[in-house]
Amino acid sequence: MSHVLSLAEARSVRPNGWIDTIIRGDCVSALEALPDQSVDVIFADPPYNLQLGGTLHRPDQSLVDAVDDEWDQFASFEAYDAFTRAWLLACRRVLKPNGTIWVIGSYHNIFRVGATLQDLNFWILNDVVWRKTNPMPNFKGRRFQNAHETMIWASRDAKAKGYTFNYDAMKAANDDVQMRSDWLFPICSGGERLKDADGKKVHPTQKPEALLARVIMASTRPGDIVLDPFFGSGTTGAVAKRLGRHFVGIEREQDYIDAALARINSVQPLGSQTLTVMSGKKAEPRVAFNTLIESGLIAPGTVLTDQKRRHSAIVRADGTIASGSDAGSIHRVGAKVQGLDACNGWTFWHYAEGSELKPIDALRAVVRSDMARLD
Amino acid sequence: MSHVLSLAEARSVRPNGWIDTIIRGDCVSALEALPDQSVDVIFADPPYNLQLGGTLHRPDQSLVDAVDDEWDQFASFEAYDAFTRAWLLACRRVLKPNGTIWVIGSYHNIFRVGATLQDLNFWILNDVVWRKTNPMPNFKGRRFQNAHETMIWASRDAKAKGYTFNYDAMKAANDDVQMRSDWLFPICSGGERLKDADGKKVHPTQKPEALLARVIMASTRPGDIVLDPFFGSGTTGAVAKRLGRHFVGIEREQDYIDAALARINSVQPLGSQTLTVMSGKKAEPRVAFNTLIESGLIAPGTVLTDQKRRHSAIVRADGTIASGSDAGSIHRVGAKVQGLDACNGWTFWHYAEGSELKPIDALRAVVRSDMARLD
DNA sequence: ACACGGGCTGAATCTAATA
DNA sequence: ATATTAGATTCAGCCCGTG
Repeated sequence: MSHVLSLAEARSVRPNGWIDTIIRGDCVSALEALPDQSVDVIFADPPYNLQLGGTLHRPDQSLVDAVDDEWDQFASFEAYDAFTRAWLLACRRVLKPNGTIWVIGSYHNIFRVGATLQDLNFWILNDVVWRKTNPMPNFKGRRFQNAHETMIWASRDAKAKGYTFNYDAMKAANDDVQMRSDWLFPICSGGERLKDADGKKVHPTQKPEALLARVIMASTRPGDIVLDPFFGSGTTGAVAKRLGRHFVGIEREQDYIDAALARINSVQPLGSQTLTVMSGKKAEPRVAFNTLIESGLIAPGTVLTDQKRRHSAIVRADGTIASGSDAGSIHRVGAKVQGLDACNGWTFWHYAEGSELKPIDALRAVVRSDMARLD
Repeated sequence: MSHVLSLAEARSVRPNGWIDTIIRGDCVSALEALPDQSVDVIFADPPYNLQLGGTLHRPDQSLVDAVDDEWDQFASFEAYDAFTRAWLLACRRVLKPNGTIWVIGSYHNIFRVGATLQDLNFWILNDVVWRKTNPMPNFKGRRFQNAHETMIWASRDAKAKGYTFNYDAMKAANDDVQMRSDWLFPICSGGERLKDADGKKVHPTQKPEALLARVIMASTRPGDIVLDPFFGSGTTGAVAKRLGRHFVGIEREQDYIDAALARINSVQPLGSQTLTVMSGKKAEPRVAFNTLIESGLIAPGTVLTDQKRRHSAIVRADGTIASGSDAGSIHRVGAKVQGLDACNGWTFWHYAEGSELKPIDALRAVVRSDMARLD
C-alpha cells in the first residue's frame, strides 16, 4: 500500500520512508523533506499559466470547460518565472548527479521553463513533441489547431554523461529504427480518465499513461525512483508502479491525493519479464492534397479533369482547386461540378501524364509510402 | 530583377525602394533603414547557438559537417539573449500593427527566443512543429533522434486581432479538416539545395521551400511584404516571389547574398489565378435578412422552423421574426427559443419547399449570386 | 447481437463590424 | 474609446439509447 505523508511526517520518517508515498504540501517546501541526490528521474507537469480570458463556446454553443483553477493563476511572467526557478532549483538538489528531468508544457509556459532550465545549468538532451491524435479543435478558426504539447528532457548538467537512456529498447519498440523526438498518443479519455461520483473529471489535465510509460521506459531502469512534484491524479505513480519503478509524489490538494492513492493501490505491477515498451498504434496516414503541391508532385496551375474530361479545374497554390466560379477542396469542387453532395476528389480528379489520364490518388500513394513509417 | 543595397544605400533610396531587395549588413542596423510599421510578416531563422563541442563522426567514421560557423558562436546565454532581444525589438518596430512574426529554432535556442518574444509583449498564436521526414540520426545512441524543429508564430501584441490567417485555405488544402500545429516536410536536399562550384552546400541550414510556402500561404495575402532578417540563401525571398508576395532580406555575408540573388532572379512568379486565396463565409458580403423579404424571396407571414420542427417563427414585414412572445432578429429569436446566448439564424431557421425543409441560408446565397452579377 | 446516430468532451491564451 | 449586434465556428472518440 502507498501512503500519504504530511510534510512534518515526511521530514521525520525513517530513511527512505518517503519512497512510494505522496507528500502533501507545497512543491518547494515538500522537496525539503527529501535527501540530496536521491531520485533518478523527475517528471514534472507544472501549471501552464494559460492566461485565458472570458469564456469559449463551441459552434454548437456548448461551453468549453476551461482550465481556470486557482493553481494555474499567476500575476505576471515574472511571478511565473520566480515560481519555475524555485521548484526547479529544489528539484535539482534532490536529483542524482546522473539523473534526468522531464518537464511538460505548452507554448504558454514551455519557453520560460526551457530558458530557466538552461539558466540553472541543466543540459537539454531533447525536446520531445507529444502529438495528440485527438486534440481539441480551434473553434473560432483564427489559429492552427493546437495539436501538440512539448516535453523537455534534460540532464543535471552538461558533464553528466552517465544518465540512463534505454536506446536499444526504444529502437526495438519502434520497428528497429531510432525513436524520434515526436510521439503520437491520444489524450487521456474514456475508461482511463478518473471521474468522481458525479461523473466529473477528477483532474482537469490528467496525462495519458502511455505517455508516461514511454518516458519511464526510456529514461529509467527497474527499481529507479521517479519523482513527480506536481502529482495531480497520480499518473506518474501509477505507471511507475506498474513498470516496477518507485515513485514519490508531491501534491497540495487533498482531493487529488485521495484519487491518486486509490488509483495507485489498485495497480498491479507487471512481472519483470513483461516490462517491455509498447509502441503506438499505427494507422494509414492521412495525406492532404496540399502535400502533393508542397512536395512538388503537382504544380500550382496544373489542370485537373475527371476521367472523361467533362469537368476541369485548376490547382491553386494554397492547395485548393478552382473550376469556373467554384473553388475549394478537391472534394468540394468535385461534388459541386457534378451537382452532388459529396465526392472523393482523390479518385475523381485526374492529371495528364503524356496522353494518359491518371487519378491524383496515384500521387498520394507515392507520398504515403514515404510517410508510412512516420505514422 | 532583385537588387542588393548597402546599408547607406538602403537608407537613402526612394520610398519603398527597399522592397524586393537584399540589404547587406548587420540585422539590427540594417533594420533601421526600414520605415516604422511597414512589413506584414517576418520570417526569422536566427543563429541557433548550437554550442557543439569537438567533432562528430558517423558509425562509418565519416565526419559530420557540423554548423560551426562564426555567426553561430555566442559567449553565453546572456549574450545570446541580448542579441535576440535586440533584433526582435528592431523587428517589432518595422512590423505593421496587425503583422505577425515567425521564428524557427531548435531546443538550443527556441526556449530563449520564445521567452524573449513574450517579454517583449509579442503574443504567441501557435507553436508549430516541423517534423522532418528524413532527419539526421543520433549517431551515438544517447538521445532520441532529433527529428523536428519548432516555429513560433506570434502577433505584435495580444490586442492585435486583425492578423492574417487564411483559415479556409489551410482547411481546404488539408482535406477539409483544420490544419494542425505539426507539419511534416523533408529537409532541404537534392536539387533544391544550393551548391557552389565545388559541390559544397552554400548555406549550412537552408530551409525547405515547402515549409516557407506553407508559412506564407497561411499568414499573408498576395502583395504582402515578407521580411527575413537572416536571409541566408534566400529561401524566403524565392518562395515569396513565386507566390506573388514581396520580400525584404537582410544578410551580412556576401557569398550568401550572391547565391540568393541568382536564385531569386531565376524564380518565375505564379499567375494571379493560381494565387487566389480560398476564402470562407467571413469574406462574403453581408446580407440582411430584410433583403430576402424586399427581393420577394421570402414573404411576410412565412413560417420558419428549425431542422427538426421543434421551434417555429413567423416572418414579419420589417425583417424581424416572432415566435410566441419573442420577437427580433433571426439570430436573437433563434437563440431565445433554444435558451442559448447566441445562434446563427441563417443556418438555424428553415423554410418549407414542397415537403422539404431548406435553410434560409440557401436564399441568402441566391441574393449573393445576384449581387455578384452587378459588380 | 450489432449498427447507427446523437450527445458530450478535451491544458484554449479563439470574431468582426457597427453604433 | 466601449457597447451592441451580426453571425461564423469543431475533430476524434467515447458513451448511450434506439432500432
